Amino acid sequence: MSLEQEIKQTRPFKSNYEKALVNIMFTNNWIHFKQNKYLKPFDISIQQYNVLRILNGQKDQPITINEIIDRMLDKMSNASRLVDKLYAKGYVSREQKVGNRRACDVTITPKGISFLEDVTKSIKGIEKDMNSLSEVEFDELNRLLDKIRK
Amino acid sequence: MSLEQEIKQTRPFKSNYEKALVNIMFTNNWIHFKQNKYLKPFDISIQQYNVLRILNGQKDQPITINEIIDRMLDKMSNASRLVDKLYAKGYVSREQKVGNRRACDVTITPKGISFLEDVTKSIKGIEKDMNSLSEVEFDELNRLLDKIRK
DNA sequence: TTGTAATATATGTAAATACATATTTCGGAT
DNA sequence: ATCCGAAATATGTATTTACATATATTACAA
Repeated sequence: MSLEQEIKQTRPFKSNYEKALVNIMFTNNWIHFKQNKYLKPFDISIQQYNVLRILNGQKDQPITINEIIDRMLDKMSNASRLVDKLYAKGYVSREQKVGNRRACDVTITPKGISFLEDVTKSIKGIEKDMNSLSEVEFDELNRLLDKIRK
Repeated sequence: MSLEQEIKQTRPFKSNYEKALVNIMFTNNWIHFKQNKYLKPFDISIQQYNVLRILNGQKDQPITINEIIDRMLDKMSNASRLVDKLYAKGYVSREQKVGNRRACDVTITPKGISFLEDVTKSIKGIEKDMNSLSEVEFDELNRLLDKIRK
């Protein structure tokens, strides 16, 4: 369905620029809603899921809170409290970094890895809801989004 | 800058699909951050701003809470409390609908209209930060985003 | 060494979000 | 008329977000 129909907008957008702005936000909410739906049974928030994925990408290589923030999509979030939550669930370990008592080393635990595998398996469902673009189109979409941020 | 660099991702994405998912979310956060920056001086949240724009689009035609939800980007939000906030600031009026005492008519006030004009003038600044795509490219981006949601 | 700024993280908090649930009113069916 | 389910909005509340600020540690200059 076209964006205009989805948000019941009667008059057309002033420009493609303006529509694109709204379109990105609307599509993001659309994705967010789906992700939430798939994550809900696992009792984990999207932000926590993303942090866990970052840690998983590091394999057994520890990473500091600051490095997590660097890699996060939403830089504003409170990484240390997100790590708290994951720690409470036993999905990550956290210990003082040797040689720098300010920083701390965060690593995903085996429990975290296996949990993430389960979630990832389930969340593949989104892919089925989003298979309308060809590989070439996805590529073009990525090019445009990269370019929009200059 | 490429997405991979922005989020310091060392290994490449598994697919263009997966990158697109992350790219939409990242770009949305990027826009969100900018919008917040421009809205901050006006002491209004993005959601409130969007509701005000919906009401403005109606001109003097009143609209119910349910119709606002229909037109919102984020359907999950609490439209009635957003309207509360705008009402408290004097930007909207709200009265019981004639013929249906459940529903209520919400309209933007002259104060709301003039406030929105000020905000819109300021928020044009984002446009300057986002002028890297041509009209044709914005059009193509819109086509792809519309299509991704089937 | 001592003071000062920078770094890394943690904490406090007001507001917003995501839901669940309640309240009021309306539209039929019986 | 009255009962019942649906509709429209309001309210409750746990969690998350967006910041500001605090704490602790380090680096470095004088």
